[in-house]
Amino acid sequence: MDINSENSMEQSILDAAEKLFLENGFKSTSTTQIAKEVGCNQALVHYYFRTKDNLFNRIFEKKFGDFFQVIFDTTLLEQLNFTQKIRHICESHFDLLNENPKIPMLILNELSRRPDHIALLREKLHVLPEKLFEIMEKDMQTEIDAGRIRQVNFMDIVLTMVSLNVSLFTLLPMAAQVLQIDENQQKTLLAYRRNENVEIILKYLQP
Amino acid sequence: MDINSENSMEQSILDAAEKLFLENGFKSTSTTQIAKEVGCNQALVHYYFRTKDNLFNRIFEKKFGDFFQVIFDTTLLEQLNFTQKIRHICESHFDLLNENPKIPMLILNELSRRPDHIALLREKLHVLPEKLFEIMEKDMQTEIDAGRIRQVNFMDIVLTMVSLNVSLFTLLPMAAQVLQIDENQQKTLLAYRRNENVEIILKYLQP
DNA sequence: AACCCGATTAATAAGTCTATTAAATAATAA
DNA sequence: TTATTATTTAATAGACTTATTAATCGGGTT
Repeated sequence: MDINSENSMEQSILDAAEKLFLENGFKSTSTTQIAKEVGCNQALVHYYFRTKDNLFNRIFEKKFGDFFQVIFDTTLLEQLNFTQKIRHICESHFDLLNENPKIPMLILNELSRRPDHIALLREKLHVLPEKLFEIMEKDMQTEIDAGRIRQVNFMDIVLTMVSLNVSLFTLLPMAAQVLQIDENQQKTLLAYRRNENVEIILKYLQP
Repeated sequence: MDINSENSMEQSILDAAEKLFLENGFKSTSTTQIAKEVGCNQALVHYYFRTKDNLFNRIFEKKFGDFFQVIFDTTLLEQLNFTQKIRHICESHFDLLNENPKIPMLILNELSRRPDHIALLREKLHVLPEKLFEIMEKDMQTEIDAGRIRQVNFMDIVLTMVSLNVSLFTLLPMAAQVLQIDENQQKTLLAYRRNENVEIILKYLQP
């Protein structure tokens, strides 16, 4: 049944660890908990990954890499006009977060508390976004010259977009609990804001 | 020298604990660390506050209360016109965060990981913002009727404002490290974004 | 069968953490 | 002064953590 049954336990541990790390963070997750979640002996976690740090880094780097890979993917971008490009980038970013709603908090926490991970991020961010920035900055200059948008840096758009999108998945769950908003209302609100965030950025760009 | 020297040790512990909790969060801060920071015996932390939870809650509730008190203060608001009101609310919010840049992460973390604190937040948020919402929603209706702004909920503005401002203090330190932006550049960028965030909201409101 | 070897477990060392207790010290009152 | 009370410390119990070690299990090979 399993193509690689040798890997199944290793993968189970990775899955359980990912779940728990995302839920409770690095410090609050113990290898004992992970083992219990998997249903195996605690020593097995160390047998496969030696240390808790190794296990965490393995997951973190994977998630992290996939995450930025998707964000900075430009393959579908070329054929769109400027407004469509903005919409596509912003909505792709939203959708990615929607599929990984707990990633931002993990990244924010572990990156602020464990500066050694910064190197990893710097590495990713030095190579990946170059293409995207190149395309967008060229495009924006054309729009600016034609008087169709204001004089703004693409970096400002990125910051605005990330702020608006990420906050939806960090602040909203909290707000929902406080204001007693149920699951369905939350989904409706998210769908509404997915579009609204694009509008905010487009309005912001108007001359 | 001290008016209440009896309190000075208690206060020292509170100060050290606040610093460490803000820096490292609840779980990653030990009473032993707090004592070391103060320069006293570890048992003393428990003598004054009995449990680490008590100590944390004391700090959390205080910080928390002050925080929302300031945000929802409406005393200076009455005499301003609509645009000025928006600007005042947004810039006050920014300034408050600027003085307490680590509060958002603490609140986000502890609130998402310890749902018992939600009750506290709900309590605060049920009483405090009523006045503000009352003023603003009335004002906005006037503006909408006069065709000066679009049909938007004040809640949308609040969400946008909080997203933009909070993210500056959560995402930017990370981004600064990655992009090797120094202190001065960061300050410049913050000052720039303080105003830009207001502009984003005002543009968003344009019909 | 005996053997091998990777996977798994039980046991445990060594360390940290919270919280308590009893003893020591400082401050105050009689 | 002495008695009383408050503050501070040293010591430690008990729970939990990470990581290691040696023993066991089970399937495949010879």
